[in-house]
Amino acid sequence: MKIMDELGGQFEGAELGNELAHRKAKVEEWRSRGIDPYGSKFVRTHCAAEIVEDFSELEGEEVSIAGRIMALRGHGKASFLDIVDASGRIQLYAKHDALGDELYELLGMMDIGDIIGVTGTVFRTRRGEISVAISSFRILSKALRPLPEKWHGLRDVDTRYRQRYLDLMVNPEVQRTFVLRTKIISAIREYLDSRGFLEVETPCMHAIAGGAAARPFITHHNALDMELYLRIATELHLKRLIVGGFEKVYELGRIFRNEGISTKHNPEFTSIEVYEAYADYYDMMDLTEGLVAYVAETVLGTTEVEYQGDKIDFAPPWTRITMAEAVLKETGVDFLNIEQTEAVAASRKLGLKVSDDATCGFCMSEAYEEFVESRLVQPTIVMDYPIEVSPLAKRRADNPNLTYRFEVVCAGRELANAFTELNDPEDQLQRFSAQVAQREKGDDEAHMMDEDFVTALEYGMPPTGGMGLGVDRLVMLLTDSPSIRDVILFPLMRPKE
RNA sequence: GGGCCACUAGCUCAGGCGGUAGAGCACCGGACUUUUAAUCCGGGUGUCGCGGGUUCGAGUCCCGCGUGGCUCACCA
Repeated sequence: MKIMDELGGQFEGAELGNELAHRKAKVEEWRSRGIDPYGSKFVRTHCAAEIVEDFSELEGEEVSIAGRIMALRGHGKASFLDIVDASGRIQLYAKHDALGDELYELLGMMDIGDIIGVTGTVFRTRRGEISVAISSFRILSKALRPLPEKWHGLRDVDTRYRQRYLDLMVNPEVQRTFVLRTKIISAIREYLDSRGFLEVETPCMHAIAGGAAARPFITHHNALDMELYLRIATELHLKRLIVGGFEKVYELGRIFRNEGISTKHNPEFTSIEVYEAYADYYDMMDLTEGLVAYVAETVLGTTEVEYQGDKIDFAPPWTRITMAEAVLKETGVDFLNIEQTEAVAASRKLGLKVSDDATCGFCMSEAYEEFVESRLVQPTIVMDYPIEVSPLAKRRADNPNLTYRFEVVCAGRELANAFTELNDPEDQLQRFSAQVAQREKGDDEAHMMDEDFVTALEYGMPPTGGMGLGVDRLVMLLTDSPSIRDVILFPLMRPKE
């Protein structure tokens, strides 16, 4: 532009033909005119969306707005600018007559990406677009780097995750997803708070990582000179609180698992765990159905969503089926009513790799994961998990090999996990011992012994129902996001180079 | 960790059998006082992910590495 022509000889960078250098030269030009291109506070009277929504009242009125320039259309002695704030986009109309020589010339130094504050009058253009005819403006921040392309946006997945600010800037649906995420989390709190649940915070750093079958991250505390684990679940601390007398608690927070990364797994993720004294897993079924349906209704206005082409309806009641029934249906094998050797043979016939001493319950669980889970699209409550894979759940009174445990499966994946909590300290000690034995056999995801937790149970924990739900996965379902990385603002990435 | 695929301009992408690197947007210069993917005239701005090799010559073929994606394995 004209300005740059005048600057041509003054700034080495301008001769490089490099956009970054050009823009840096403009920073110097602003400063040489006594203007800080990284301006100070700007008082806004309106946001972009308000001007559009309240146009009938605002037409002809003076407003002050601010935002990032996303498009520039110069027409000689007049220019159009599109600016974007958190509420949306609005067009600015800048006329030489209205701004005068000096301001209009300064406007010519603005680039796409710069942040600007303007004052002007609301009007509608000939073509019908609600706009602001500006009478003055201030540069609030200079963008040194060019924005990704306006039409195709930013597609490169690597860049989108690494430089999420760019993704948010140019891909509007990404902002929408993360706003929804926040609303979902608020709705979860609303639902539980309004039912008398107390939100608590338990430690992220554990001396013993328990409450789930997962490999933990290990860290070190210098002053105490001790190894610590980042928590893999909030379960054992929350149940200690039930022992302590809180009757309804929940914790919504970050969990860390040192495991593989996939479209459904991020090393750190958000879970909600809820515990209710004097309740059982049937209460947790009702609670989970109610919670998820409430959240969907609150943030989307409906319990029906489309997820990756599948129509899913979260309206209760959800299908309830025992794992044994579900497995029988899919595989024709009744794992509850056969001998251990038959179970192993049947599993192998199905193509599962199980060891000779695998129990009926373990075989059933394997068959479930292989043949049932991925096929369940509608939210489904799968009940009565085998005891071998449920070290913290209460044993069924009518079948000591099964527990009062269920998982909610939806879109082929686990969404929630719940049970009537095991509150018999002796049984708990035996379960931990069995886990430790597994661990010694090389299963580094088996539980560690948590003696203090057993001690807590020895003081007496009321019968309790507990439930844990993967918040990221719920957000994925409600925002139709194919990857967990699409619902985590800054997913873990390997550093570049 | 295995398999497959991708990596070329700021962004989105094209580059047949190895022969001086291309488009659109963005950007730079010029024109234009209600445009809106503004338009018109002029300009290509590049470590072809990185490092080797083959070749007279490599974006292209071969080997290794890096990052990412999909998938399998793993993963209540």
